[in-house]
Amino acid sequence: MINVAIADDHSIVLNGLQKILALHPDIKVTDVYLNGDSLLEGLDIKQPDVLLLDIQMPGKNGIEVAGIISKKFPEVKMIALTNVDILIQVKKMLQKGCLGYLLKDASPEILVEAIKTVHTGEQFLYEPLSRQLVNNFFSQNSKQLTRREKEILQLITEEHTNQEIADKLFLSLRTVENHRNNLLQKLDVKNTAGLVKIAIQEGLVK
Amino acid sequence: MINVAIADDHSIVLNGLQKILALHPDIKVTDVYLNGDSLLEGLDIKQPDVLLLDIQMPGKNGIEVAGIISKKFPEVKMIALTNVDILIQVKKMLQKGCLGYLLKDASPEILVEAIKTVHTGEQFLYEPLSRQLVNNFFSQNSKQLTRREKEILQLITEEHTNQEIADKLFLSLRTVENHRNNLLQKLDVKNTAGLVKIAIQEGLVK
DNA sequence: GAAAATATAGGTGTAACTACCCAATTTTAT
DNA sequence: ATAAAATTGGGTAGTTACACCTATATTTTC
Repeated sequence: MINVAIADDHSIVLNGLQKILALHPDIKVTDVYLNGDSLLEGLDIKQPDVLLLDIQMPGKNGIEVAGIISKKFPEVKMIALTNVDILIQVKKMLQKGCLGYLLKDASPEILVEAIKTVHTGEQFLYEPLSRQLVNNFFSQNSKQLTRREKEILQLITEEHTNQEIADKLFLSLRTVENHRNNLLQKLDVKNTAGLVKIAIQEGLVK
Repeated sequence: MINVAIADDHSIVLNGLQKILALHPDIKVTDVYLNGDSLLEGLDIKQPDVLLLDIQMPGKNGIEVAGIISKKFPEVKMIALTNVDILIQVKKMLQKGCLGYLLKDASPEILVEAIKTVHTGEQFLYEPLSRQLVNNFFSQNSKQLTRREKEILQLITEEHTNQEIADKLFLSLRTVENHRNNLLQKLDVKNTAGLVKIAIQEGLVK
């Protein structure tokens, strides 16, 4: 019997997971939480074997919560849940100690398989994501932006010109131009449009 | 007693909605469908009072399906369901005859309220969305892009230069430049970065 | 403490974008 | 049929971005 807890701010998802898991005799949903804070409180009292953890939650989000839990309760196996497959978030969650990663469009079978897999201590990555992770691994080194580059990328996305960015950061125009060129090369895009697209999909800006 | 059908390709959501609605004695979930095609087949046999319709579905998506249903079965009250609040999609669904619009983070209470409201023939718009719609209404006229402008905006977002766009569309460079300038003015942004951001948030590109 | 990575900034040149004009033609809507 | 809107393209000019180099501090990392 695997004791499972769920944390998700969407009632619909919460109920859906409960209903699906209720059909399986060897899985028992012991607790549900609507946000990160109540989850942390609940874990102080009792810990499940497996925790399904939503990434986007009001208050403390899944990434913060996962970090806390993996330190405090390393025996709890976590599976990250999300409806968007933003690679950078997947990486962060895995880094914080999550054993599994699932998109919310997963089938009931996959869901159950994931729970059983992580319960044994093995890793479970949802197929479409694991493929992306592997692809990303090879181009990873070149995609690692520095602090300054991220800062400048953000300002570019906010429609500032190089000169404006230079003024704002107390830099020479040339310096900003160099950073911008490095960004174009690192991210393998042709112009501002490409930079903005990546900035958005990597979650650097809203 | 309100008969409700649900169409959503996410099993988790489907189960969640069923579980929530099962608690309400005056609502009965009569049918569930995992995609648009099976939904259309099912409706030929029997029609619910209210239909919860996901927008993103494989095969025929919600927008297409809504258009077909509102013509064939105008008595079925539709509520659009989505997890992203892209304004342009909200508009399209309402235009196709949906009476309600809900985000998937809605609470069980809101969900039930929406179903009961549209069942009476009234419109139900999830609060955060209705506010956006009103805000959008006033700036709508200036934001109405023409077919050509959309086409060019898309190519800009795909990192093409004006010259490349001109070649691709068999236009003069000047023409493309003019369209681009008009886009900057209409959308009230300063440069390419602004154009790309709007293109993405309006769902013009992935 | 040495090596690597990052941040800084300069030179030079070209290509691309942005800001204003104006006007003819075609399409769309009334 | 007529007016309005959209599409097309030209003129001129200034600004900004992009490409490709070199080079020196500074910070990180091992």
